[in-house]
Amino acid sequence: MAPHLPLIIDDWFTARGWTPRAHQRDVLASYQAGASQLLIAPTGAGKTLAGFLPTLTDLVDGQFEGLHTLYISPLKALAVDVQRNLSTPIAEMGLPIRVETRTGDTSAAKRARQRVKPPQVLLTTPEQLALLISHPYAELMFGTLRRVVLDELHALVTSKRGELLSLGLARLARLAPDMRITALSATIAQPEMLRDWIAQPLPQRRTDLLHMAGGAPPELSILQTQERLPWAGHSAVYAHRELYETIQRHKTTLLFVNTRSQAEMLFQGLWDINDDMLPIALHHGSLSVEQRRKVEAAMASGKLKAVVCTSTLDLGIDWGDVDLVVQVGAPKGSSRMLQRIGRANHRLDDPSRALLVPSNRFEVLECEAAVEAVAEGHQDSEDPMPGGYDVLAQHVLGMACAEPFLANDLYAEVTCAWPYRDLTREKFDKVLDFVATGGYALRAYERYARLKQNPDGKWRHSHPQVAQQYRLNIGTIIEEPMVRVRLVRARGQKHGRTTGPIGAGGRVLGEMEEYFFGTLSLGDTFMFGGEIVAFEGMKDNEAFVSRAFSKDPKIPSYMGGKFPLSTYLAERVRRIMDSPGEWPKLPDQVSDWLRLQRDLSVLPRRDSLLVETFPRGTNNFLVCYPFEGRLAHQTLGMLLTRRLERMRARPLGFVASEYALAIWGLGDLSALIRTNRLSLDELFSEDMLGDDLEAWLDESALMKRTFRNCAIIAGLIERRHPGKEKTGRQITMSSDIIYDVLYQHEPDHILIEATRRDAARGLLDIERLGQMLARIRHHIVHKPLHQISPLAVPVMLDIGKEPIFGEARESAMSDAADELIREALGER
DNA sequence: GACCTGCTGCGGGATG
Repeated sequence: MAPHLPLIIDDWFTARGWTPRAHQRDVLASYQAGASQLLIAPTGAGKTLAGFLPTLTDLVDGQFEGLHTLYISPLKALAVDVQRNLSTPIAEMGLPIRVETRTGDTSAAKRARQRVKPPQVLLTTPEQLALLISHPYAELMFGTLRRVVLDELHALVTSKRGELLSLGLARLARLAPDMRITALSATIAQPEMLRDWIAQPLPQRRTDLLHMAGGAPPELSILQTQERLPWAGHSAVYAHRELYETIQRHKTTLLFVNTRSQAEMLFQGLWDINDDMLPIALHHGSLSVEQRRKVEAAMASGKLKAVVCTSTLDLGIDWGDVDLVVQVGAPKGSSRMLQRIGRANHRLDDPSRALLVPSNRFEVLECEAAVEAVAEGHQDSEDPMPGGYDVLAQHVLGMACAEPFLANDLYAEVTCAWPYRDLTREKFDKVLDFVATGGYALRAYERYARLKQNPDGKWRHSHPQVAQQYRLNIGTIIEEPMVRVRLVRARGQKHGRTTGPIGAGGRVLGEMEEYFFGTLSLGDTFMFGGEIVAFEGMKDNEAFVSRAFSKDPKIPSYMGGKFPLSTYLAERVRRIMDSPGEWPKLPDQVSDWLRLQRDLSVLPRRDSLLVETFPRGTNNFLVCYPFEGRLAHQTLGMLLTRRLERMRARPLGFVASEYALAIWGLGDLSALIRTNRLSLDELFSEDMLGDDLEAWLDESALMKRTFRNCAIIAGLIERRHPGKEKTGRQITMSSDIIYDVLYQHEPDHILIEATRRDAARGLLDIERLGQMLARIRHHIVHKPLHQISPLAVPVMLDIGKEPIFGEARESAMSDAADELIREALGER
C-alpha cells in the first residue's frame, strides 16, 4: 500500500530534487496501516527522517495538542543531534511542531515547563523515561502519546538499560493504549526476536519487520606487514610506521582500538613519527567531555586527518568524510566489526573500506575469520536476556512513586515487558516484598521499608523522601570509583626531594579509576590524554599530575569491561587452523608457525580439545586450547586447579588467554595421565559447574563486587544523597557488609539470586564454558611432549604478567619469546 | 628490556 504523504511534505522533497526513499515510505505506510515497525538499517542513510515522517505527517495541520512522539536514544548527544536534523525540515516546511530535548543536562525550569506544557515531540533517554513515569502527572502527560521512536535499539536491549526501558514501555502502553512503536536498529543476528521485544507490551501487537536494502558491500583487508609479527602482546607497535603511511594516503581515518591504554599507546606512537605534523586526535571515555567535544567538532568540520578511539565512537553522530576505518587488535565479533566499518563513508552506494591490524600472530587468525564473516554478512550480536530482579525492584519502587498500585495489576503490567514475560508471580512477590521491607534479613531496619500498603490493599511509597531518593539514584549504569585528573605545575625540587604544595586548580584532563592511583607512587609517570605525565599527589576526589618527559611511562591499567571473542569467530578460527588448505592465504609467519605445530605436536581439531603436557624447568605444564575467550578460560582455570589439587597433582597456578589455558604444577602430569591416575575426561567433566563452582563462588571476591552493582540498582544502596555525593569506597564498604548479612541469613534473597545470575553471565561466562565442555566430552586429544609446543608459546609468554594464583610465583618464566621458540624447536 | 589490555552509556525537583 502506498503511504499518504501530505502535499506540503511532498513539495518539500520535490523542491530538493528528492523523493522519499523506499524505507522511509515503508515505515510511513506501515504506520498508516496501524502497525508498529522495526527498521533494520545501517547508520546514516536518512534513518532519522524515516523514524519521524509519520510524526510530521500526523502533525502537519497543527491541530494536535500535547505530546505526540517520544524519541528515546542511548546517547544524550544523539537526542541533540536529532533535534538539529529535525528542525531543518520542520522550519523549511513551516510546520507548527515543537521539538525539545530532555536529558540530565536540561535545566530544572525547562523540565518543569515540559511537564505542564509538553512539546509535541520530546527527545530523551531511557533514564528520563523512567523519571517521567515515576510522577503522578505521567498519566496526563502521556495520555495523548501516539508514537514512540526507539533509536539504536540494538545497543540498548542487551543491557540492563534495555530491561529498564522495556518496563517503561510496558507502563507507557498502559497510559497510552493507542501508542505504536517505530524502532531503528543496526543489523543484528535475530531481528525477529527484537521485533517480539517491541511488540510484547503493545495492545495492538502487529509489528512489521522492515529492512533497508543495503548499499555496496564493505571492502575489508588485513594489513600485510613487512615487519616481524609479535608472538604475544596487544600493542601493535610493529605497525605504527605502516599505519602512519596509511593515514597519509587517506583523507580521514578512524582508528578503533579495544582499550583506552591501547588508544594512548597508538596515539603516542603515531605522534612520535608524525614528521608531517598531521592533525591526529585521541578520543576515549576517560578524557574530559570538553576535550572530546573539541575532537568531535574538529572531526565534523573536516579538520582532522585521523582519530584514535575506543568504542566511544561506535555510536552517535555521523561524519560523512571518513574514508577508512582501521581496527587495531582483535575484531572480537563480526557484528561489532560491521558497526565500526559502517562509520566510514555514508554515501550509500560507495563501499566502506576497512583495514584490520592484528597485534600478534594469533590475532591474524581472528582477523581472517572476521573478514570472511563480514563478507558473508554473518551477524553474531548478542541477544536480549531475561530481565534482572534488581532492575525490576527499581521499577517497582518508581511505580509506587507515581501512584498507589495493586500487586495484581503491576504484575500483569510488567509481564508485558519482553524480558519479564516469563516472570513468575512468586518471584514478582519476592521482589515486591524486598522493595517493601528489604526482605527477611533486613526487615528490622526501617530504612529498607520503602513501601506501605493502604487499607484498600494498594502499595505506595512510605515517605515522600523515598521518592526523592529514588529519582536521585535512577538508572542501571554503575561506574567504578573515579577521580578527576588535573594538570598542574610540577612541584619544586630540592636536594632530590619534592617540596611545596601541589599547585591548585589546573585543567581537568579527564577521569580515571581510583584504583589505578593506588598502584602509583609520587613522581611515577604514565600516559594520559596523549601526554606523559607525572603523579603529583591526590586530594579528595582529585589526582594531580604534571607534564613529564619520561622515556619510560607506565600504562594506566584501567578497570574496564572486556569484549568477549564471539563464539562464531572462535569457531571460524578453529576451522582455519584445522584446514591446512586455507593456510596459504595467511602470512608466511603465521602459516610457518602452524606447520611447526603440526610437525612437533598436533593441531587442535575443530570438534575436539587438544591438551598438551610437558615439563619445563622444575614444573610440569598442561596447556589446552578451547578458544572460548578469556573469561571462560579463567573460570575453567579456577575450577581445574581445584580439581587437580584434589587429585594430588599439586597445581601451582594458571594463566588464561583468549585462545588457550596453561596450568602448571609440581606433579608429573604426563605420567599421571599415562598411568591412568589422572583421567582427562574426568578432569574436564561438566559436573565441575555444579558443586565446585558453588564452592569457589562462596569464597570469591567476585560475588561481592557483583552484588554491589545489583544492590545499587535495586536501591538498597544510594549512590547519591541529597546534598552529598558518596565516595566509591563508602559504597563498597556498606555493600560488603550487607552482602555478608544476606549471604549468612538469607542466601536465597532475591538480590543474591540476581548477583549469581550476573556473575555467571558477565564475569564467568558459565554458559559458554558449559557448551564447550559438552562439545568436547570424550573428544579430548592428549599429546605428551618433551618440551613446549609452538602453539603454546603465546600463552606461556603471558605468565608472569598476570597475578598468579597458587602457592608460588614463577620468576624464571619471564624469558623472551625467542628463547621459548628455540625450545619449542628442540634447539635447547 | 619488554611484544605493558580490557568499552560505553545516564543520573531530582520543590522551595526560598
